[in-house]
Amino acid sequence: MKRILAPINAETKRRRIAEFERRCREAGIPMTDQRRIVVEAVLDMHCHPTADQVYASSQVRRARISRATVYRSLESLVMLGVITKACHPGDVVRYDARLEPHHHLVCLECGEVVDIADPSITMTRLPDMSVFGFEVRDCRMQLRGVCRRCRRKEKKR
Amino acid sequence: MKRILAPINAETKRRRIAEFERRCREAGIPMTDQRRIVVEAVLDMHCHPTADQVYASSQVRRARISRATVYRSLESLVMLGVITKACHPGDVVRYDARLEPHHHLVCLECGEVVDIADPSITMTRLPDMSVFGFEVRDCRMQLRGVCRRCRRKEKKR
DNA sequence: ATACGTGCAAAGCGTTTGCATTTCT
DNA sequence: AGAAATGCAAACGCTTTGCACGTAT
Repeated sequence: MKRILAPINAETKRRRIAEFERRCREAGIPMTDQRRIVVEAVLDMHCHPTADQVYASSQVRRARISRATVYRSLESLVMLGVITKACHPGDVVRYDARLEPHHHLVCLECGEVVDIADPSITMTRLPDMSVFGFEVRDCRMQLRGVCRRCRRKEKKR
Repeated sequence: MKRILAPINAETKRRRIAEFERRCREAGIPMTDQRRIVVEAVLDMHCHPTADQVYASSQVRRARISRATVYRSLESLVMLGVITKACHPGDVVRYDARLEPHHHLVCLECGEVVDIADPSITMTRLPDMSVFGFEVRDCRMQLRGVCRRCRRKEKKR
């Protein structure tokens, strides 16, 4: 059952925010309005937003936060392990709020990345890379190719 | 048999350069000294060089080429399908000269990416994603975690 | 009270681009 | 000869940083 992953639902969102608050307390990092704005925004946006997209989304909500703080907050979220940096082919940093195992369809033309679930390519156990002194924390399949929209464009030419 | 992939050997390099020249001819793109400099440099550098690293390497060889041309040549190599853009977590574009199937160990601390071969996680057939209108061209496993060097640093703290 | 976070604007850095000149086919 | 690539320098866009001020613990 391949499927494109739906946005993070309300319940998961609540749980993730609680998790974030817990980690802040553990790390002795103060909970500020701004950090809350950023976590909420990231969890609401599906598919690997850039820092600027997170900022734009916070502006739509009329939240009081500056662009610099968005960048700083995102970095602290990564440090706390609440989100990760997504591996993209482009030159802009993108973030991934989805921590559960999933895979990526990467379009080599437009750079778009889509989250998918496909048990047939999901590993039940993380491969052991200790031979290389490497500790594996997660494992994603990157399926690179051309998306529907870009294939249409190619045909027109 | 997991193993870290060795640099591209002399024979493969010759073959890849010939391939590049053929594709240039087909596409009606002139073969210039500069483009030759860039292909050679990329094939000699293992592990996902940035445009600037390619430029630096060309300077070491005392080749006559400007930084802008390195950027432009790399893009044309990607367009011709001679190399691909690597999917990295960072904010700098990195290129991948290795076209044969392989996988990546990505360090979430330092961003380093290592090419590995591991038949146990190599798929003999590309998964079918046509349900999504997506045409898969290649498929890589991304094993994300912490490398030996960064684990040492963490322990010290 | 103090350490840390924030906002603003400026700096930094990788990358792209306009234009005159050179080089390839 | 004509089209395309190159080099240079300036422009551009994303990200980081220094500093004065505000806020959480």
